Amino acid sequence: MKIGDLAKRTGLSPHTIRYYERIGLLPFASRDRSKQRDYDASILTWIEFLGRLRTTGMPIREMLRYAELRRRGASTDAERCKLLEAHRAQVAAPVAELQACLLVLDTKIAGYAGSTQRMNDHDDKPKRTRKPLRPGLSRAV
Amino acid sequence: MKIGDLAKRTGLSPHTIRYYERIGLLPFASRDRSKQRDYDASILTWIEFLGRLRTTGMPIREMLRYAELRRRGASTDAERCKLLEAHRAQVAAPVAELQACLLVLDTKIAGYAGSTQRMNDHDDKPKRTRKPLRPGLSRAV
DNA sequence: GCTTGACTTAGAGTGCGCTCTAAGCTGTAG
DNA sequence: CTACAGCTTAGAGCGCACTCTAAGTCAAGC
Repeated sequence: MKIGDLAKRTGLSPHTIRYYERIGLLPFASRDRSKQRDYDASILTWIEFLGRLRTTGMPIREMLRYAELRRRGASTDAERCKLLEAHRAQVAAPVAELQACLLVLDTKIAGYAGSTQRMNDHDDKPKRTRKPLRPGLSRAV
Repeated sequence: MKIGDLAKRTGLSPHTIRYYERIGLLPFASRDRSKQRDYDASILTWIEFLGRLRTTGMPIREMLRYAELRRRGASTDAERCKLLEAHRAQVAAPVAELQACLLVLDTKIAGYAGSTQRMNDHDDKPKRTRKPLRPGLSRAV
């Protein structure tokens, strides 16, 4: 697989893929006879995992640390585990905070909707019903 | 209230407060005889609200838009409401995604914890327990 | 042979949200 | 009077994570 194909599959740009390789986040890819990167499908799993770390806001230098532990093999399992646990904790807190902010936002929106509705009472547009919200998210935090 | 006091109360730095005023996120503060900013406690409410917008990742230019509508008075209520509703939607999605990522992270951690424990228990090298993993993995990245 | 287009590299540039600097002024304490 | 903290301004600088540029190579298709 060439870099362009990989880019399409992962949603990263070729630029970004090369950048990740440069900084060591992706392993040095084997090159074909014309020096172009040639990827094995197995890289997809790793990139996907990196994507999750990124989505959860892990800074690149920490991903690098994880990547290096991974290169060093199974003996680093415990440390990698610790790293992920720490990261998990660092994600959970903001998530909880965001949820709290969403509630405040909802209150504010309800306030605006209320006064707007009073203003427009007779041209009754079915205002977006701001649902009770929060189905099953007690899980997180 | 002087800028330093306000800084302490809000957790922003004086630099940041001045920066916010400069770009129009905070109203131009009245100055005392020696040209120093003198704040009224009412500013706290606004800053607190800005903090929530920031926490939820609203870019500054959108806060500016909101701030300007607010300056223009009650006639902009409907528009402000729309803005907040749009923002709410833009926050809710990432939150859901983060929660999904947390679940994946938990699975991964459980895997590491499991193999580490096996290592410690029987010292039988679990090599790479390349777990089945990948549940739904929806177009991430 | 020539064109095309995707690739190669090192390194510069971008956008965001601050964060700090420099140079100077003011009010109060000792 | 002097020292000092804390304020003023415009503008430069920073860290992050890309994102793009320039100049060049290569293989395939016409």
